[in-house]
Amino acid sequence: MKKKTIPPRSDVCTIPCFNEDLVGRVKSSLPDEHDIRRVASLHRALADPTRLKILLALVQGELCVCDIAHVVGLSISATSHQLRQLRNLNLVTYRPDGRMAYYSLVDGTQAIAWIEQSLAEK
Amino acid sequence: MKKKTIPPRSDVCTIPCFNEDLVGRVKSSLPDEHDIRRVASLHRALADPTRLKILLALVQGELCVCDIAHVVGLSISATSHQLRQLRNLNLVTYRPDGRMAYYSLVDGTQAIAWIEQSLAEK
DNA sequence: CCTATACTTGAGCAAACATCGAAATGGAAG
DNA sequence: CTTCCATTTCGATGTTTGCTCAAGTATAGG
Repeated sequence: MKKKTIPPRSDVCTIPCFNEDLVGRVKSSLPDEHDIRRVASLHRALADPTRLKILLALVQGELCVCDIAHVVGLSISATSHQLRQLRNLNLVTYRPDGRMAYYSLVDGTQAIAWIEQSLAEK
Repeated sequence: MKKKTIPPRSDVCTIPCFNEDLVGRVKSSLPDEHDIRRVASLHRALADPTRLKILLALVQGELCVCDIAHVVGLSISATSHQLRQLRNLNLVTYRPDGRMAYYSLVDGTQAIAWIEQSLAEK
């Protein structure tokens, strides 16, 4: 994607209110790009109603894929896709048992706390 | 959007591992759709590197739009669009002063805490 | 009044993304 | 072997995003 940096030139006269010192200081206070992206993808997992429901369902205890599918109202395949995303971000784990797979929350994950705080707000 | 509910029928014999009682209990433990969506959109705001940078920049104190634009490396217009999203979710406010607009974090917002917790993880 | 500045807004669009189904695959159980 | 639950790959589809451009608002200062 194009990442045009401001207008053509970033001189003071084209961009009057630019406070060079301040901008420099603030800029260098930011974490590096890679970490920021990590945070972004973690929160993107929580930006979807289906995944939120899955996480909230698992608060009640472990569930097999099929039951999760019924809870969220999706097909097994679609549910499995969503579960994979949550697995990749280390939000859930699963325990294979025979032909079934039981999913549960990774303990220590802060995601649930965030969700519950958001729900509590106003 | 199509929201096909499982296969055609949701009988026990088509979906063998379906534990009706459990699913029912878990399902009714979920918050209602509207609240879940609210949580989702709140987290969607944190799912983008640019917006994260803006929020982290404002931790240092209020900034005018132009300076924020320089910090994140975008045009004034693009920056303003992002700021609007953050405003709509009540994550930032602004204080008009003359022709300038100074943005700052809404206090009491938990977003910053979440971001910093995510950054600290692993 | 007029012009410049600082920012906001709406429209439009290309590109990125996400979701889901079909079908192939894995591995356990009978 | 076959059946069953689940995963994965592939791919079509549809949605969302994040941007730019151009126009609009509001304030400051000739």
